[in-house]
Amino acid sequence: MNKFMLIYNQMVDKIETGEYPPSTLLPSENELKDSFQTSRETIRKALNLLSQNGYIQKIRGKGSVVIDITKMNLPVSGLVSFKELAEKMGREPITTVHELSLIHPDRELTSHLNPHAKDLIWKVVRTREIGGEKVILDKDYLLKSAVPTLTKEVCEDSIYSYIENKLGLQISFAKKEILIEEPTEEDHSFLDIDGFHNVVVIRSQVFLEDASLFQYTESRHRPDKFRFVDFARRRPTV
Amino acid sequence: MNKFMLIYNQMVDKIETGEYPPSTLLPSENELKDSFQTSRETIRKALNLLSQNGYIQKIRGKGSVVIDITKMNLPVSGLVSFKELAEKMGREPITTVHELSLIHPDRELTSHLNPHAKDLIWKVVRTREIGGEKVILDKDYLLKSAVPTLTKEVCEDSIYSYIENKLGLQISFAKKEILIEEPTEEDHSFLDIDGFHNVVVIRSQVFLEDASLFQYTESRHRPDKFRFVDFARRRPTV
DNA sequence: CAGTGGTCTAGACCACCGA
DNA sequence: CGGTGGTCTAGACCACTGT
Repeated sequence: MNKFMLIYNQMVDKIETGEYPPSTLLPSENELKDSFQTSRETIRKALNLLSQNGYIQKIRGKGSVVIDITKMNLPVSGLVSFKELAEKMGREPITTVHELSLIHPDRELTSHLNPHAKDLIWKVVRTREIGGEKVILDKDYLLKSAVPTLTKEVCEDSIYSYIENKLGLQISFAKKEILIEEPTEEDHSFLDIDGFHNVVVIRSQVFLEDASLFQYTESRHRPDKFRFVDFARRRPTV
Repeated sequence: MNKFMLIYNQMVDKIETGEYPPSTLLPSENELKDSFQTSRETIRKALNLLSQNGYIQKIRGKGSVVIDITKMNLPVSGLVSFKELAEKMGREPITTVHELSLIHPDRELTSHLNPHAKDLIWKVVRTREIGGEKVILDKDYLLKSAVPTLTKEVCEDSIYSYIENKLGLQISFAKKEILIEEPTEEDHSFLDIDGFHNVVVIRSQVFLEDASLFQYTESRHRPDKFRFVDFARRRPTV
């Protein structure tokens, strides 16, 4: 692990356990540099990570203030798999695989996934059950050229974990779009959605570390179970 | 302007104009260092900004790939005022101020805004009209201690611009939460919402550069006009 | 004024990629 | 093997804050 990452993780711990309480100042960069026996730029990398993730606010001439995260909710934002998310929330999720097949892309899918001429595509349809109700319908499309094999068991567990841990691929970033739509026939047949007039649709393109697009996902949520939190800085942290 | 910011802006231009085309490699950090007559760390700051904002993907041992932004949509994500947003989309927005008053906080508002004992709060209720329809209802609450005066004209233009340009305050970050709710009486009376069964509610806490909370906003959107795009990296850029 | 964070530099070593 | 980006260092100067 990198030095700045170790320092970052230690400081996250100290903030979350209250050793660095909210609204107080962290030790100065020079003090941290000495106590961690490193250079100031390395300390600054760790502090910038803390800043990006909403733990501190740096103020020139004063110091770094610890931000109160009590009501900050969990950082759902970013790129998190359903399983990681459900586990963070302490729920035991149930995933049901309704379809797992290899298809040829139609025109619409081609526009989202940019496959090569004869690429086959994995199509995976799953529902997610929380508290006894099916509230999420996920339709994933993955390039077979990137993910040669895929099984029902993998889809019931976590495709992300399979890709990163078993295949050794690195997922690097995603573009997402969140919209509200009316439920389709498919939503009605797969989800417990009676009495709801809208679904939240999240369309994502997911990219590997070489910037190649390998997955397109449409995730359809019952609106009462949807929640998205976001921490946004107005100016960049460098 | 900082050197790395100048370099960043120039490179954004070159990417957006196609001088650095999608899926090609940028010049290496050493080449950029020479051509911009600077140090490699400064180049790296600019490249990290490009990476954070979805313009490039850095690949160790190879170089920095330009990401295809053609379908990338505008970066709506982050902290952008309604006016900035509408102008980016080329629409002429109409803002109507329905209420501008000073109130004492009730218990719920206190929990969102943490005012001091006798702080008064500006309450601003506005609707946003696009294409002849009222589609957004904004309810803003601002600490009078941070914003001493507020006029109808300012609220019709942009409160953010007033705060940053006239008052000289720096808005630094926001925590947001996006939820789907059923329309209230108030939604029905202020918005053109007949036939819609849900509204998208964005609750935000906005903070100044000294990490002090000064604004709480509830922004209620008609679901058909709501769209949120997001670019998320799985690993930090440092 | 001393102390804080912000920027910039020059140099070093490393892990990784492709020829 | 040379070139790429990733990390780390030590030092310098700056702008800003408080006393």
